[in-house]
Amino acid sequence: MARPLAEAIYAALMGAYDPQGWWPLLAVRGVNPTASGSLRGYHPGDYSYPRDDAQRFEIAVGAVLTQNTAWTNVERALQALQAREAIEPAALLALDDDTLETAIRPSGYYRVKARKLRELAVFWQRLGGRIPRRDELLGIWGVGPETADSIRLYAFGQAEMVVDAYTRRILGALGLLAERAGYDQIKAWCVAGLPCRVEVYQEWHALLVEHAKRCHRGAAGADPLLSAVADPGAGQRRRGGVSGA
DNA sequence: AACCAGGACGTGA
DNA sequence: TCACGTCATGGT
Repeated sequence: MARPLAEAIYAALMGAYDPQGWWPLLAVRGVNPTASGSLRGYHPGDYSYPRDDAQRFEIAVGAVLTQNTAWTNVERALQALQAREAIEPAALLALDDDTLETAIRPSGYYRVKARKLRELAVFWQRLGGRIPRRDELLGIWGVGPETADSIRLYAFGQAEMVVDAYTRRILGALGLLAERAGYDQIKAWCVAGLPCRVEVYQEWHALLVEHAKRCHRGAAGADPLLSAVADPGAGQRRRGGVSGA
């Protein structure tokens, strides 16, 4: 039985970029502000985060704020919220609309996202410290498939595959996805080809994002790193042709 | 100066 | 179901 393609892609990405240490946390940035790997709150190789409910909620808030938005913009919003000690459900709900919107303005869509954060905070209060099911998260106004899966995977350490625009772009460019493939289909493809381990799911998603940022900006050119992996014959053919068994 | 960022919702067909 | 418009700031 052949090794799943996703596993080969994972190995290539890991070999090229090393562990990414997602999800970034403000506390990690504060604890380890100068270490190169943790410079922005990332904690590569350390899977002991999040360590409390405050960090879990911070991840959920970040997951909402980063919807269709660059993470650098989200960081400003998170810092503004932290300055008001509002990365906590009750405190966030205690902010008036204008204060909340002003704090998260750098992350864009600030009116919609302000409402989304309130919905999230109310949900969190009713959750009572339990691990939310996926369908419960999807029931929150403002939480769709990717955000729900991100919260499950990174905030609660559940083996929930996250699919994002980068995943679709990279796998699509390699010709591995059906043209009409939806979120759940892409998710199923990834799940089928990777070991069901939280660390693997976290790194898979983070590595794809890193790879896309480096190699898939703008017009999709050839993927020098992954094309040989996705088409195993390509490398050998270029090298002069070795017939595989 | 367009174009894009670690999407989701509301609407009409 | 599904395509399309909307939401908005900041970096390239």
